[in-house]
Amino acid sequence: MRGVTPWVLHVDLDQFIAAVELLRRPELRGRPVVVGGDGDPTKRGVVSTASYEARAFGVHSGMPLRTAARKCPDAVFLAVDRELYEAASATVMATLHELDAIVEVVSWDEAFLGVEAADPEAFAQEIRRRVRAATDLDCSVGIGQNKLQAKLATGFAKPAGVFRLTDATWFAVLGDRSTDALWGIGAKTAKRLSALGIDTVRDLARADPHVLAATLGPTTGPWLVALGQGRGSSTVDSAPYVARSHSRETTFQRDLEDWDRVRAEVAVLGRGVAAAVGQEGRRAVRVVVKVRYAPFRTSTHGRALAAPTSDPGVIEAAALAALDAFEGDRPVRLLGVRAELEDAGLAD
DNA sequence: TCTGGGGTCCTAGGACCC
DNA sequence: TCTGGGGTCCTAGGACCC
Repeated sequence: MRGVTPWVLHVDLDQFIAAVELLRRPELRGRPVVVGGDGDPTKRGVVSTASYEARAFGVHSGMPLRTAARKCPDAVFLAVDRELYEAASATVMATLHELDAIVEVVSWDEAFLGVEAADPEAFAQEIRRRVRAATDLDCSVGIGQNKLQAKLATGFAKPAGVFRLTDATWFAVLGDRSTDALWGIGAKTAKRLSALGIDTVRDLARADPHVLAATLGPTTGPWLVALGQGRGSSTVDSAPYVARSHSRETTFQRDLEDWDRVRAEVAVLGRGVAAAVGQEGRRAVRVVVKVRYAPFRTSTHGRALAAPTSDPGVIEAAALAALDAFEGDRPVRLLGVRAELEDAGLAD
């Protein structure tokens, strides 16, 4: 199902990964909990999710675990357990699918719902009630006239609340905020906009799309102005997600100095990617290798395949051929292999 | 602040073709 | 031989999101 409805709702689970961990370790409730890496904060890795108690110490997603341990030495550090979160996510999404709505799953802990309801706040509270009843997890719900508004509304709804953001309230709520408050604008783009004299959402809404097109690209420029105006797609699509690529990557605890070891690791990653491609019944058309050298410089090189395939031997060989384009004279911090997939539906 | 892993989309430059 | 103007495809890099 796919369509435009009067209301778009965005459902986002509160501190999802940490909350799921607390369900099986209730004794940790009320304590600062940090989930990330293998749970050892002395190793290379970053925070996946911090509980609200840990966030009070300045710990947040994406922060290096070592930094988190320094900011909050008393935090409990837990290893990431993907399967546990996938199972919890499946229950949440099944609950959403029971509602009278078009459901578009965005990630483990987020979904858009297209609804016809006359009272969207009541619908949102019903969502929260049902998710809590099914999983013991809290979520927040943003209500908007399109996905952008709904997504941003959720930020104001948290924790465990509901918030409505529409054309009528857009500038009152967001007009004076900096541009990186918007979904799709990060630190880099905010800085480039600032250099053009565009600092707030209101500034961006008033900017000339042609000027931004000349500076930031023909598609990106006009899209940014639309973002500032609170405009965006309202189409909610329940079609199952179809991946465009699959990848595997590893950051080594100690940088690799030996190129034979690098080749061996790329072969392993290539096989892993091939398994993911084959498991989905798809075929790869291109293989790309990523090398992150110490300290942190990253480059990529790829190889087009002669014909679409899921053959692990062919994908591994393509990865090793792509690796030959790199200079093997510097320590390697990370290796990655990505397979770009043939368009879905073309494979037999 | 010594910076994961899995993804998506856009841009720019060069190759190639007519 | 001193050489235009498109269009399209491929590749590497970059930005962003969860």
